[in-house]
Amino acid sequence: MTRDYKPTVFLPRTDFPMRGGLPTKEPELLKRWAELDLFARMRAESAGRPKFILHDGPPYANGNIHIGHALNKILKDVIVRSRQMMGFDSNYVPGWDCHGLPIEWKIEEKYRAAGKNKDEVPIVQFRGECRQFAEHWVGVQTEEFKRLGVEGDWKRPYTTMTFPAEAQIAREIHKFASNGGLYKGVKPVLWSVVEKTALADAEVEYHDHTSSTIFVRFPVYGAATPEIDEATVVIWTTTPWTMPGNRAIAYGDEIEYGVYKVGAVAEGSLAVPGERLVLATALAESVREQAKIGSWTLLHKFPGAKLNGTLCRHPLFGKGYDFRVPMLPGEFVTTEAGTGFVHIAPGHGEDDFHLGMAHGIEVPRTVGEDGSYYDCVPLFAGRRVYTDEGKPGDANNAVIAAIQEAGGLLHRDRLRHSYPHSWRSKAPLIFRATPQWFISMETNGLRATALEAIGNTQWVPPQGENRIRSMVETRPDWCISRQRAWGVPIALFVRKSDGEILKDPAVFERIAGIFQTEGSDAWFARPAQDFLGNAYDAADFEQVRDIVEVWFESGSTHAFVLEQRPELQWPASLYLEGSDQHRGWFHSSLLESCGTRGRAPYDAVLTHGFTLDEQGRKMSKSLGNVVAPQQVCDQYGADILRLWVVGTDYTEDQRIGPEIIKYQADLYRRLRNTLRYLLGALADYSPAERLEPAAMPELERWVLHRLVEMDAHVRRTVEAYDFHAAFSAIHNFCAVELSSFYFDVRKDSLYCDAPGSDRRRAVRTVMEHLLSALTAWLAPVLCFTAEEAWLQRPESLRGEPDWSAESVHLRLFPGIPESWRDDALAAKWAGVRDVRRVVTGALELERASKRIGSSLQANPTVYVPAEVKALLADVDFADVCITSQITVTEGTAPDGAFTLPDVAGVGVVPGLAEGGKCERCWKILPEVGTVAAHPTLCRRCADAVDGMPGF
RNA sequence: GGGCUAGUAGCUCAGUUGGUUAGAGCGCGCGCUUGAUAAGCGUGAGGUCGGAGGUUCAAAUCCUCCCUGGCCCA
Repeated sequence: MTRDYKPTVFLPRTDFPMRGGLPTKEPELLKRWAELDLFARMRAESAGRPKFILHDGPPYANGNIHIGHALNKILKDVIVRSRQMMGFDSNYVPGWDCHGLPIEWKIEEKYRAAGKNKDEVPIVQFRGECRQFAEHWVGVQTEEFKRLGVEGDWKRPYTTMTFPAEAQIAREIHKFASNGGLYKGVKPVLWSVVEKTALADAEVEYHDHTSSTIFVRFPVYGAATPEIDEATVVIWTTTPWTMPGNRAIAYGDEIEYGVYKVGAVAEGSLAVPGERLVLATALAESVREQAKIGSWTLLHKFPGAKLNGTLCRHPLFGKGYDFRVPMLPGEFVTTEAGTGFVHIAPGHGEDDFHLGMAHGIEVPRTVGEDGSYYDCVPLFAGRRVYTDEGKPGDANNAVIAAIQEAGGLLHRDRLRHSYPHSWRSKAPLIFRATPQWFISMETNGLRATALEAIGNTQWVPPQGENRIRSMVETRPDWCISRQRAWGVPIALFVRKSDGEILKDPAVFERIAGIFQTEGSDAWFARPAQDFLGNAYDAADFEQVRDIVEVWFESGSTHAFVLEQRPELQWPASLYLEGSDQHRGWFHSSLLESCGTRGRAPYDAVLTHGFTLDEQGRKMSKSLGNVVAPQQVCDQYGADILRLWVVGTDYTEDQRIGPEIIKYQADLYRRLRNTLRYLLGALADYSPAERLEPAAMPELERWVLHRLVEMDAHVRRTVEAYDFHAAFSAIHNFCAVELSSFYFDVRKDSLYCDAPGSDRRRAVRTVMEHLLSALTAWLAPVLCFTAEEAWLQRPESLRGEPDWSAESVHLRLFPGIPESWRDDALAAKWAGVRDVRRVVTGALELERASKRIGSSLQANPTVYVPAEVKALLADVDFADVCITSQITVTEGTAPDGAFTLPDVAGVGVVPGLAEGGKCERCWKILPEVGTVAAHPTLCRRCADAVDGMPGF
């Protein structure tokens, strides 16, 4: 009679499903963590350990999160979690940037839609609406970040708009005021004469506009090179009204210039025969034609660099404009239009301003709010650049006439070109010098301090250091003022009598104190006297109404978060953001902290690149290539997105799209199934089964050795933030060493050996270690799946020291004993696997010829050199090759034997296993049939079955 | 236009100070298994290393130029 032995086979059993169903499973786990109050438990668990503080760079609270946010937050989470599991107290407090123009903008839009003007709304009410708006998005983004599995202090995040934050930001400004780093200067901004206000870039539209253009001579006054003696340098401008503000001329170092002696001139030309004009070679001919010069002679040619040091005279010299105008090199000078010389009015242009600042030239203020020249402007006081209606005023013509009268005008014309306009009134704009607040890069040696701090910071990847260093080396003073409503005011008083900042610590204290309890709205809501106290009279002071730019606020997060929360520490262990933040948050935090505390607020800075689509293009709605994190979570699960984060080289730009996500999903399946197989193999496992390594077969000891190596590799790469290396190693380990080798070989033992056999106990002991290590190593990345697997661990283990944690996230990376390392064994087994490859290669040919199907049908003969024979002496090589039988023979393989080019001296001759097929383990062995009680089983299986109660 | 940076198989990445037929995993084709089964195993085919010059006995690796991207400035 035949018996059904299948129930005696120990097939894997587990409730851990093959497919994750992550989109529904993940929210369940989130709920579990919330009920567990996992974050608080983690904090309690790690209390007293050394701290690792990743300080969150605040995202802007004005919309749903996109893939860039997801990358950033997941990367942070992986780092925070892995440091926690490596033995740190790794607290993470998320934050938000809440002030600033984009939000102000949204609220203004709302008013516009309702036909109202922002200026009709009381400022405190307006700010209240901005606050509400930001609060709303903080809530939305919190939920979106949590859905990604990001763990942190979500109940107590920081924002830049809490009252204590606003108070501290004010204190930081006061520090710069007190130490003299803060000063009032002027800077050109785009200004609307019609609205009498400065405009932000976002408020500017470009339309065609017709401008008066002029070519103007600047007589050389002190030539640095003899070629230009007695010549005039010719500039071209489309804004003649800026000529009173001229203080320099820019040339291009690399541009070639020539000196031209005018010969004949046509009628109506303003050129004078015999005069010498300096022009860029590339533009000379065009100028000659426009100025109606019939002929001229080229006297000299030279590169712009030779002009360095030359002085000219202002064209209205002797008429109130007795300026010596230096010639300066400007990288922005081109030969696309004009003369190759750019007239520099530091109060009327960005380039002009920066060039002037760089050479210590003061910024003249010539034009007032209404677009008219100030009274102090010679010849032109009161003339208008634009009228209240935005029409051209009388300034241009007055200036042109004066220059012509002074003999400076070479030519005038008109030009239609793209020109900035106000998006509200549609009126043309001007660049106008306005009073602004600056933090000096030099006064307190801020630049030097910052550069030193850069050198003392670890930059990951190291290229980041160059990037920020070159910016800090060349940046101008930091303009921190904005003429806006939604932000922290630059809470200062300026004494009317002398224009000095009031630096009374008591007043500063009072301001910060009021902000602390009432928020910075108080600056606009309370009378100035409330802040000044009794020692001063508000009438003697001007209250500064500007707000501070948001980069100063976020640059101060270290002050109101790291320094003020006892669970954190200053400086941060790490700042981590996209590489654009070299100019942004890394930069402003560095300057703020160096200016107030003398060092960077971070020990290390890590940057990641930008996320592009599968073809490496920018994501955009119009291209239709946007990947939304919410959609990936709904379709695949957050763990897939998290796997993507560590699966790419984040230091460069990453790509994402349907194919790449599918690739990550495939990798995920392999990891998940490895966990599943381990859980299934450990069904009903108990600690009593454990075996010491010394009692284990070599194959098991080889796996333990690999665990030691993997442990070292994982710790080293995770420490270096090289998650890609860690994860490709883990994946390879699971796929190549476990699944396709170790698990495959040991299936027979696991399924068929008697439960009490040493071999099977060794297998299961090793699998316990594997499950422990893999769930821990995967937890920082696959935070959901690792937890799901952890919750399925064998019941009997839960009282054991390494297995008692209620959540995988309350664990540490397990300590893998160094004593498991066995390099000699590893070398030996590398050789064993080489020979195995020859065998499997030979079997493949047999299979192709239909002589065998399963490898258990084979009994190959393996010809090996003596040293290999010795290697295999104590190895059960049939098990290793998953054949029923195998013959290993020392000697040269016969002709026709199967060989592999890279495994020298090994040849395999196929053969068929002889005997009957064991009905239980499916091996073909001669012994089958020799056990009377179980005529269809091999001896091992017969013994195993006999040992089972009820069988 | 400037600063920083990238371009190795369909995809994600390795490739040590230049040195044998450029590697891995995944995917793909074929086969096996049907006791990890919407899984597992084996095996095979894929690359003129962005392009063009140059240095060298030897270049994916060094130099120059170009092309195509990205971030930040102008």
